[in-house]
Amino acid sequence: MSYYDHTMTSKREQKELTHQTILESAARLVRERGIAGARVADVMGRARLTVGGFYAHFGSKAELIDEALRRTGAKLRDTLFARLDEKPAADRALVILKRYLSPAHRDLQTEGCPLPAVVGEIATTAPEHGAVLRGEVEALAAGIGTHLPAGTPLQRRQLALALVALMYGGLGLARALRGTQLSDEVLKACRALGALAARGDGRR
Amino acid sequence: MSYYDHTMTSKREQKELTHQTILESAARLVRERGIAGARVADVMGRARLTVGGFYAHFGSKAELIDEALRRTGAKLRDTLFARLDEKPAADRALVILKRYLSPAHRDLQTEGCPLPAVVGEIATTAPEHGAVLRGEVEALAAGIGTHLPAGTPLQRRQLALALVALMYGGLGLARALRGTQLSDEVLKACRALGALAARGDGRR
DNA sequence: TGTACATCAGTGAACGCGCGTTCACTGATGTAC
DNA sequence: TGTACATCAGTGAACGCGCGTTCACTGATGTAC
Repeated sequence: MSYYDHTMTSKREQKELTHQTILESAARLVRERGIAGARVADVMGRARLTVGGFYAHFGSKAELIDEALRRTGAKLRDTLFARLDEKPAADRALVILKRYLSPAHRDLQTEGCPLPAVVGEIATTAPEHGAVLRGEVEALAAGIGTHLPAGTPLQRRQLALALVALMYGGLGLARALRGTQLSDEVLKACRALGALAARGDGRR
Repeated sequence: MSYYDHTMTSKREQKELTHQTILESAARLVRERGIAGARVADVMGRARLTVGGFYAHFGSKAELIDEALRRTGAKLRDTLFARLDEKPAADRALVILKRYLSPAHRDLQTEGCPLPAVVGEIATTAPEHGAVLRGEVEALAAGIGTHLPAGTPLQRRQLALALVALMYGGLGLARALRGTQLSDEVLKACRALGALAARGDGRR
């Protein structure tokens, strides 16, 4: 034990660092190409490592994907809910909508929401990730619920869940339609619908 | 030519029949398992044929998928917009929402909307299907737009596009979360949000 | 401090398997006379 | 109508390739004395 204290980066510190690098690499690749598209060899390659070493860090690809999804979800929520206290309470939900349903979020795929790249696959090829998805949806909805203004036309949790679906659906379509005018239209339309429901004081 | 008139099913009639059978099989499998999950051998197997014969009917798997998606989209619209003239004009959009965002539609996956199974993959693995997706989204939005009541809070096309995203998003999440209570909640929440926006006469 | 051994993160090649696609073949249907 | 040949939808096996996973190895780091 005492040995580790005065080495700069010990062997196990180095391993933990590598572990994080692989995770980060996977998190990017999953968002860019989906679960099936994030090949283990590519993930390792982007982390400047070779395939063989992978199984010293993760038990299986599925394990990696789970960890990567959780990490990505947490990061997304950080970004989405950042600095909301600077905004008036009535606007906060709209700010979240605008951040999520923005062309920038659509285009910067390596950094954004993993749901569009992943939800379809979970339903079919990888049902074992279902629990992670449930957790992420709940966490996202809970976060949004917190920032919903009072006097909204739907109940808090219900509206939050519907907004998650609208956001996910809008971003997913917009990404699949990238490069077309329709893509921008979809984003804008979803923002408008979301705003309609997320504005405080019942009718405005 | 004259020969074909008095044979019950001529060779080429038979081939056309088989072609349709394969398409139908693919249409089901794609909705159930997505594009990658709809293996050529499985598609043929479900049509009671062997793999080898496939390429006498389609130039490639991508071609099959395109055709299957278009067919499925048209069928969905038929179902979604059926017998709407029996309903009062103000209710028609709500009926569409209810049909699409129903537990039955979520569960009967071989017969329903192909978007949830397919959109994520189009963005990543198979960008060549983008044009088909655009066509299907436009057709669906146009159909919904037709049935929107007057005096809706958003412009017709804009609301229709947002509803498509909400429907797709809600159904996609609900399918991925199948078997959980959250799945039903998402469907219900989306119906509520949709109803809020699709109700006629501005505010009610 | 120096030396001899142990550990283990990362390498690179191989293994199996599944998939899309190709291809030589066959037997029923169609054509020609 | 009957017979001999041609066509071609469908078969079944093979081909290549890409992927997740395994494994013998290596060399730098850590440990013991």
